[in-house]
Amino acid sequence: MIAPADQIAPLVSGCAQVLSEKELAAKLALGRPLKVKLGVDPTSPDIHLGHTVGLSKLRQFQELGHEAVLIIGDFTAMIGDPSGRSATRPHLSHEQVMEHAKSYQDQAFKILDPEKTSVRFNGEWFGRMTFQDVIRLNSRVTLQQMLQREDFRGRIDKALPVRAHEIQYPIMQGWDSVVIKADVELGGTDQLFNILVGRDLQHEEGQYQQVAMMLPILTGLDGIQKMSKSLGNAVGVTDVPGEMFGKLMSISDEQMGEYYRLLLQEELSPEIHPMEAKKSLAERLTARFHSSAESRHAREEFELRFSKKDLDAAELPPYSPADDFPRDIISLGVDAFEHAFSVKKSRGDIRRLVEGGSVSWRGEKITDPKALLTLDGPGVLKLDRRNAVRIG
RNA sequence: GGGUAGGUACCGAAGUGGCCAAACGGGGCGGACUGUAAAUCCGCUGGCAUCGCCUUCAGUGGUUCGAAUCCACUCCUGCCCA
Repeated sequence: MIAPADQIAPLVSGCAQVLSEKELAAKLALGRPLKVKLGVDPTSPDIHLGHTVGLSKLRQFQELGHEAVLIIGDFTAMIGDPSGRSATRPHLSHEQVMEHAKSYQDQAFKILDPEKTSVRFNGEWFGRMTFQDVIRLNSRVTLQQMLQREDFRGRIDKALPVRAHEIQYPIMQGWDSVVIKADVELGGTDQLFNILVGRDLQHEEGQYQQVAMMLPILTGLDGIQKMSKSLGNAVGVTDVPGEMFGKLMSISDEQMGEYYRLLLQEELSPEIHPMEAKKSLAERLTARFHSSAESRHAREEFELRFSKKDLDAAELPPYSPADDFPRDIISLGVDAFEHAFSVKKSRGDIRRLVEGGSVSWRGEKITDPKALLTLDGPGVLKLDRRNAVRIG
């Protein structure tokens, strides 16, 4: 094990804020493995690159010999973390949550060492609490404390509802820390409040307070909002190589530095051409969740399709309409989207694509929505910017 | 419980009896330009078809030749008071 004093720098690096470094040093100096907590809410079945920031930090603790405790918030997920939300989250059934939790766990182990991770479901303790217990727990915090949170404040200022159950969330997350006697809690900067509530509750319970380590929040593909599946701006760790590579290529140059720092833990060199830097980023990250062969292949395909625009040589999903299927471009487009990409498009959508000039057959633009294709032999039907199919 | 302001398309927000599938902005999509980047410009943005038809303005009923717009009731939310 590396000497405690030498662990501080690497552990703190990449963190947005640590409360406090001094306490962390003191805890490390105890010379025993620390219990490091990271909570995840299985509100969706898939984890994305944003989640991997915290998981990677947890992994780093593991490698230094500490104990990783992954809390699956099966109970809290039913409430939904109000953090950073401007609206109440929808409720989930426990069944859905448990399904999500399973795949969540599998995906988290792409990063964590399963041998050194203890996974705890918070339904284990919350499910057993009586209403009396809940009241007692609630009496330990004040409403004013809960309302200090800026997202609650913001909603109050904007005259939007804040439901009573939502203020339970920080209390519950904090209680998790008490139950497992956490030494350190990791979380995004938006978790600051929740993690601090954990410290308060631990103090109330006569425990040592956990150190709060806040990691920066990864921005999603839109470059504006935090990465989140429900916002549709996420790169999932289960995305297929081509998709993952392509998504990463679409980030803006401004974001690249952030991705390098948070995901690769290194600084982006200003010497490298932005596009080369982006390809390298995409290739390395894709390789992390797939094989390096698959990643290289994804890059080659990308270059073929989008740089050289050589659709004929690219790997495209096959599509072949039934013999008696109508040959008009609208019908074919709708059908191709449905069969090749499992995307449901209306006839109006396809009409707009055609009229917008994005559809082409064998390299020839089709702009007449009434056009008929003869389909005599193979060819590539391009549908929109990123989707094309091979016919025949 | 009382008072009051509201609920319009993905979001914000106009519209307050016919000219409303519903202004405008944002977002999204497509095109040009590119590095599937950014910026910029242009177009599209309920569904189905040839004029046209169909489903939408919280819900349910009603008034009317005709309703997002008027009336009744219901549901939901904010604010003020208790």
